[in-house]
Amino acid sequence: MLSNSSKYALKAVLYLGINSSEEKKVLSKEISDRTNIPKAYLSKILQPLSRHHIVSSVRGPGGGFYLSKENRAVPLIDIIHIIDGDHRLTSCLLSLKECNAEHPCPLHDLVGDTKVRFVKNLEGTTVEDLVADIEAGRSFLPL
Amino acid sequence: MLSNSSKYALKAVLYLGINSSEEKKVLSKEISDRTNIPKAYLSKILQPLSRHHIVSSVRGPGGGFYLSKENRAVPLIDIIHIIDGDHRLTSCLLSLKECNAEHPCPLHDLVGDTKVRFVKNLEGTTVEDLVADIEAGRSFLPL
DNA sequence: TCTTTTTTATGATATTTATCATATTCTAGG
DNA sequence: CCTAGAATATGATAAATATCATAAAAAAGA
Ligand code: FES
Ligand code: FES
Repeated sequence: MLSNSSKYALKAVLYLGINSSEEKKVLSKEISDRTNIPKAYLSKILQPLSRHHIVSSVRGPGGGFYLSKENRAVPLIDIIHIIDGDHRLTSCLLSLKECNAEHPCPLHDLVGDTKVRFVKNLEGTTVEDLVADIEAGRSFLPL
Repeated sequence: MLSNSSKYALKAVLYLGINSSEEKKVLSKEISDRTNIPKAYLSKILQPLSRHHIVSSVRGPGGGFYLSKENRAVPLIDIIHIIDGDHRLTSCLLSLKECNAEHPCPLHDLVGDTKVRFVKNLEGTTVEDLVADIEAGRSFLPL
């Protein structure tokens, strides 16, 4: 459903959501240490996120990664699209060219509605929504 | 969500559900040709299915694969468990040790209920149920 | 301007998954 | 029994993912 890389991306972004701010930047090494994401792999994931303005970064001393106001308003689906592309989530479980209700594969009805709803949720939920959940103790970021 | 191997397994079993019977056995080559599953890969997938009595087989001239009455009553989840093991489907999206509502990860509520329902559906649906759907034109097996 | 700190970029290795190829065993029929 | 047709078992290769390592670029401070 989600690639390992997407999981890491989401974890890293959420970690930044909780622990960073414009004033308090965070080193990739800290993210790596705290989330158990391999350091170099994490770097490779943060790059496209940075390029696409999902996270903010400055280099040099005192630099690091952080989430700006705008970053926090990004819908989760954007993160997944950047890392996994936009086909993985919506593709047919049995690899029909297209997943739609007019020409459904045998599994479509077993999952269809639920998959669509998940995608909708990813579109309608932002990073700050999840950060709020975590900070309110409604959910827990795996560390 | 489902591995490629599971997709192939389901496709192959459904193909047999439609095209085989105790009297009309089907060669693995035919399955491979019709479903575009690579021949040797398919063989490797059919073996554990045969061992676990998901499909029936006889070797030698006139032999092949087919689905018995009992095979048709197998719930879909069994096929997936044999191929993917029983963790892949139920594991946490963000790789918490366990996915449960008491200690949910930030994504849990975006998908949780729906994932549980999908698994329930896989447990409650048998091969013959899906075959009936296909034969009634309610769904389509990718060929 | 030099050094240090950090991200960014690129390439190499390892692991997993998918695919291919070949040898072995079983079974029916002559 | 002998042969041929089939599944079964095992091992080898290829491709995709995940991981590691290193070099380059930018920014800050002395
Ligand atoms: S058509 Fe296969 S999951 Fe929708
Ligand atoms: S706890 Fe992560 S999906 Fe349920």
